[in-house]
Amino acid sequence: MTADSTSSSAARIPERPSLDGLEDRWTQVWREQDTYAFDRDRALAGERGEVFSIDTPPPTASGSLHMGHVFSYTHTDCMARYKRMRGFNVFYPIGWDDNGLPTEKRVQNYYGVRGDASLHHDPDFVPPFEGNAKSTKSADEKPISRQNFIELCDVLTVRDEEAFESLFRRMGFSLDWSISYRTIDDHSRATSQQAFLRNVIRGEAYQSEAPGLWDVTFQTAVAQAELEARDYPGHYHRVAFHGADGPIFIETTRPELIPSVVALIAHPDDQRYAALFGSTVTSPLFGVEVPVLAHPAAEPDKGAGIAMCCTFGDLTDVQWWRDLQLPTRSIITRTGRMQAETPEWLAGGPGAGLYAEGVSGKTAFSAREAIVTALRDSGDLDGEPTPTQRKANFYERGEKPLEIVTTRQWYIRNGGREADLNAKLFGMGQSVAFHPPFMQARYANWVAGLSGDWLVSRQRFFGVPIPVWYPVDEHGEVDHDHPILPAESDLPVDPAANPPAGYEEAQRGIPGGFVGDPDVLDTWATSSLTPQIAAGWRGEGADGTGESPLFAKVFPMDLRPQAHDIIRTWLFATVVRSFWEHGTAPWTNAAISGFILDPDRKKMSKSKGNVVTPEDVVKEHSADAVRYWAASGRLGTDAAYDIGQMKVGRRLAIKVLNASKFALGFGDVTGDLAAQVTDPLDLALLAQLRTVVERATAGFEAWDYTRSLEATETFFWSFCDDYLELVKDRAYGSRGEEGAASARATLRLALDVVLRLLAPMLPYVTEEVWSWTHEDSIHRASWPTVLELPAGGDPEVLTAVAGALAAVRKVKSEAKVGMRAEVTALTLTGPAASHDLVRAGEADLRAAGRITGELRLAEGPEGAETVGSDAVLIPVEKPKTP
RNA sequence: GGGCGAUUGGCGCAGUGGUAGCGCGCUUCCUUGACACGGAAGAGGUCACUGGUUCAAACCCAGUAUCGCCCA
Repeated sequence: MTADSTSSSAARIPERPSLDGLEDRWTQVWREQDTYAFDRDRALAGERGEVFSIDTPPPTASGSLHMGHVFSYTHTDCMARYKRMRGFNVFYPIGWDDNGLPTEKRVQNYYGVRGDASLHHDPDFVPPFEGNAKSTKSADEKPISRQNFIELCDVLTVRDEEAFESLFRRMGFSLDWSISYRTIDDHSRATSQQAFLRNVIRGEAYQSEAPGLWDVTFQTAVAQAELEARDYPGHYHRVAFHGADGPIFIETTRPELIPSVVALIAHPDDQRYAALFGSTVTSPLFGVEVPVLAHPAAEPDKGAGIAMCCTFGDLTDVQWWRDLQLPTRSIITRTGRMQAETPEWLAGGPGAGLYAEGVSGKTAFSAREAIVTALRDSGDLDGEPTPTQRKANFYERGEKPLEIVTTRQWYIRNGGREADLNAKLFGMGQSVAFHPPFMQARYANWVAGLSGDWLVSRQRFFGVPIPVWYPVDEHGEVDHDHPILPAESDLPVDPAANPPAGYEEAQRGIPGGFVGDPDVLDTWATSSLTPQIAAGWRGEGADGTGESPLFAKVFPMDLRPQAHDIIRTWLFATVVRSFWEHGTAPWTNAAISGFILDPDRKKMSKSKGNVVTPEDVVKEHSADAVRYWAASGRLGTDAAYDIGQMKVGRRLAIKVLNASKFALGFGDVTGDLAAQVTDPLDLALLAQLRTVVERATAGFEAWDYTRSLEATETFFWSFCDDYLELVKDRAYGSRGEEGAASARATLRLALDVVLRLLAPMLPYVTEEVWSWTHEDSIHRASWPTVLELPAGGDPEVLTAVAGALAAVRKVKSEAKVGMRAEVTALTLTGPAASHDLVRAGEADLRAAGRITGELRLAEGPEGAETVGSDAVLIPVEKPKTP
């Protein structure tokens, strides 16, 4: 027990305890004493079950700090602290997700530059701006080489990470800062490349030349998981195709794609078009002959019910093209403009001239104008275009609708095209315990709705290079079918900068030589490996090869904490990689936090201007207070940003200081504390506390820290308002040494337990108070158990006496006299069963209620609360104001 | 259109079959030897709606409405 570690304390209790300065002081102590360090040696020597490992989300350091970070990281930290106190060796790393487009955009805006792969490295380069670039237009950005660009990314991300670290430390997150990584550092790049290479070698990753989603602004391919459907205004154009028996009208929002039409398609059950299936029609203006076909994806009640299939206008076109084996007639290029040369299927036709003059090289918008004008002139446009809102696919960070372009890309199989694999990955998700459980449906729905494999190539700069070269044959043609792979011991590699083994750099791009894959991996392709990166799957030696012995002690991890919006991306991708590499789910638990909404229940976002800065919030309310607010939000539930709740937390923290000062302020209490507790009221308090310990523990075990906090908090307030008031007089020694000793020992015991119950949520104030009587950190103390507290007390004694005290207070309140008013006579009417209980604590009741005269107990109905009557009160005279 | 979740006093929330709870706010009162960044008392709700099951429904079932998120 703690009695032995309790030392002389009176001198250490401050005269006026305060929250001010606690964060600076304890943050420093925790850092100096490595309070939250993972014990690597113990882990290596012990069993896997002694470790609790957490797959901490690596924040995007280039993104802004927001209350969502504070919210969800607090949830995780509460669990981490609980597990640590339960004796687990907590593996709680921190990483930074600093590769990828968010960083590129921030660097562009901050320095006023733009990456240009065609430029060479400038060793003396100085960026034109330092966070003060006035324009974010690409025309005003200075083009710089890929390498210069990456250097700027490195500089700025490190700076951004410092801001995050400062906040995270101040929030008291018990991360082990010595286990850290950046998703762009050598170890992460090597791990990412190694996992990818193994995917390639085992056939889990492959290249394919296929139609895929393409963002024309960022000039990069985009994966299904990064899509966002948005309303996009357009016009329906009713256009005639020419059949043997007259015109067939279709309605389209994209008439500029008529040159790339390959079929007309209607639903197989649609009687209007049944007779046409199998026949052909010719396209307006261009006179291309295309078949009329049936496919269930056609929507009979949309537009004319028959659609033109172009290669490619949207994902349905891709589906038709694939299912019906249609030809490819693509005209949209990667820049979003129409291809310059007149396509061969139009050459010599009636529309060749129109294409050359009105379409070639034009944007989709200009081409549409030209074609609509031509349709109007030829009489193929029926009526005028009618406005409509349609759903268009956007890259989640993009501003223009995605186009579909055929390119060569790398994919990782994820069950989007194979039923067997899909079922296995579904099962992987089932093997993870989601908190709350209904979040599992998000995973299941996503896996069930996959429509293709995971596209991992990105045509960007700041990312992990795809570690692959290709031979160039004697004719100068790139041989994509025989990629050249590096050895794992050579990772990380940059194929754009270094030649593969056996080649000279001079052979780059020449016949008989090689080319490097120009692309980088999707940022999720690296962040999907956070368990492997943090735990040293690739090893930690000089060449990094050979699994770290630690890996088996922390993987699969115990916990993946994250928000629900990225179940489809981060969570699922991590499951895919773990499945391929290890054949298992990467964790046993996934704790899903909700979002932070502003007080009007709107999602906080920059564009709405309702974002608050966490640093300011923490400064104003204190870390414990902000943590209290966060810990009041349950897993999976969106929470309102609520200053009121922080104020409640702050009050609780202050109350802990003041009540502790009082409870510990009766001089030294030594010896076997439990043996000194003899008073029935004291035993009753500790009996109640036993129940609280059980409930608080059960809360954490059920991943419901909120319930745990609530149980402890409720107890603590009644401890202050009722128990402390009742025993005050006795603890001062007014009724003998034994009674005083019993009260003092009880105060110590109760406080010692309550502080530990609160420690996961309020680390600062509990550590502060703990330090008044202990040498070690409370955060390394053991979680309390009922065995620490004496058994045998009747909790009803305190309930009954506190009820009687409330009745006394009510009498005084209704008489509008102060609580110090003396009671010279009183009748308390309550259940007969409570009378003995009240008598057991009568002396304390009389002291707290200042009852000096006769106290009668009368019988009231069973279950009714105790009420006072016939009171004779002597108010305290108010001091005269001078 | 499909899936998931929510709907309880002014606000934020708890409550998975047995007499409606907590916190904030509000009203009134009290500066009592830890705390006025405090304390005491009080007012305030037919638990979104409609049916059903049950001796008994905030809770279980069916449907409706509104809101939010995810996916088409």
